[in-house]
Amino acid sequence: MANELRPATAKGRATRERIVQAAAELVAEKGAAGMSLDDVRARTGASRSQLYHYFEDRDDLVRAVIDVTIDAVLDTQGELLDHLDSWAGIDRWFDSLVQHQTGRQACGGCPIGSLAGQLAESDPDARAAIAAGLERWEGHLRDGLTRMRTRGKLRKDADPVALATATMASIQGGLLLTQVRRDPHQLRIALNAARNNLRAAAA
Amino acid sequence: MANELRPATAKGRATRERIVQAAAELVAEKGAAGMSLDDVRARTGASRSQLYHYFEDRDDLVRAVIDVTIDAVLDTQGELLDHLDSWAGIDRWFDSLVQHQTGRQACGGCPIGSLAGQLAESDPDARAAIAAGLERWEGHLRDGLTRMRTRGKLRKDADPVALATATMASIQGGLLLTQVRRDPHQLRIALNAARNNLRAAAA
DNA sequence: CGTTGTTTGGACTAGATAGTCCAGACTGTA
DNA sequence: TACAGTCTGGACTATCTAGTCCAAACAACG
Repeated sequence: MANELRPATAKGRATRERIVQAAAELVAEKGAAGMSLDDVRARTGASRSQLYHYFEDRDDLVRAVIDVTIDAVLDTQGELLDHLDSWAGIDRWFDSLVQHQTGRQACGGCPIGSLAGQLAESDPDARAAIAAGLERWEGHLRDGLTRMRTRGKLRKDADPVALATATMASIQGGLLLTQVRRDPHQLRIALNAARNNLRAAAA
Repeated sequence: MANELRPATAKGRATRERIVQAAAELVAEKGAAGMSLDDVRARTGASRSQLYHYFEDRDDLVRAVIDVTIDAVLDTQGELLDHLDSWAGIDRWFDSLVQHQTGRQACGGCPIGSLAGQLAESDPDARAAIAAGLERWEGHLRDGLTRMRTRGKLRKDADPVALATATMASIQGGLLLTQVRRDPHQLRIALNAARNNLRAAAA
């Protein structure tokens, strides 16, 4: 058979996994355009053939990096995302976001947001994939807020869609300011404002 | 004399200007890492010597692009930034930001924010320059809000620093969502929330 | 054991890119 | 006009990068 994109054996899957992981790290460190296949080779010990055995070309690898990055971001937040239907749950979520930035010394910003800034204009497919990732993320909050409204914790005329979007904007903007200023408090300020905005819709 | 960084003649200044402008356009189009010196040469008709006559190296040119980009963003907003000391002035500012995104079909996001995502981690000097630019920007709002507090339009215990930061986060995040989703309405939603947050501090 | 398909090593090509160098053109001034 | 400093053209190098290709190693299975 010709070059399969999906590995057929466990060994192959492991190799592909190693490659994507290393590529994702490199993209996080040096930006999408800054990651070279030789970097990936060096970090994984993989040969050139392996890269082209598991990926059509460089762009294909970058697409895989986007997917794995989105999954990683959502995984990191874990089940916090399933409890965004109470003020306490939302507060815990915000706290964990700030704490996470403090832990990494305000470096890196939002992995998804960073990819967005780098790829949105130059690669339409990447933009769509990133949009889908943000959508998944925002969806958790939107669902939580909708449940809160149903339970009477939010006013009947509150708009969960807009509230979730505005909150997401505060998160992304807060992370950007945190990254640029190397100060996690920037995110805290943004999230406090987001919280006020949500509270203003409380029943 | 050896290679001067600052041009000595009017002709030299014009050439340098042409180069920086073209480089800034290319960075906006293809990202900082995607701009090549050959691109710049092609677009300006400049020779290799000219590039290295007016700039130490590629990084030096990128730094110049950052400066010129920041100036362009602030210039575009013009005197709107001088009247952020009234609700009407703030509304006009927000409206113009949304309108600007509508005009460019939600493409490009915030030029400064995009540069931040691309360079913050890999180039400390660039990060500092971008931070300074955002600071200039945010400073206009901070000053306006401070004047409003002095005039009794904001509560005495309102915090212009935090309010300005939270607003900036909404702007940046709103622009990012607008860019990724190709929908200027995303910014509108974020700015409406920012406006609510400011209004909550009204006297 | 032999066959078949998967995985791997690594040489090779072609093109892009940053940066160097030197000689010549231009320009203002004595 | 002669000179000094500024600006420009373009050849050249060294390096990096994506992508191709072929043969060999490996693994499962009849």
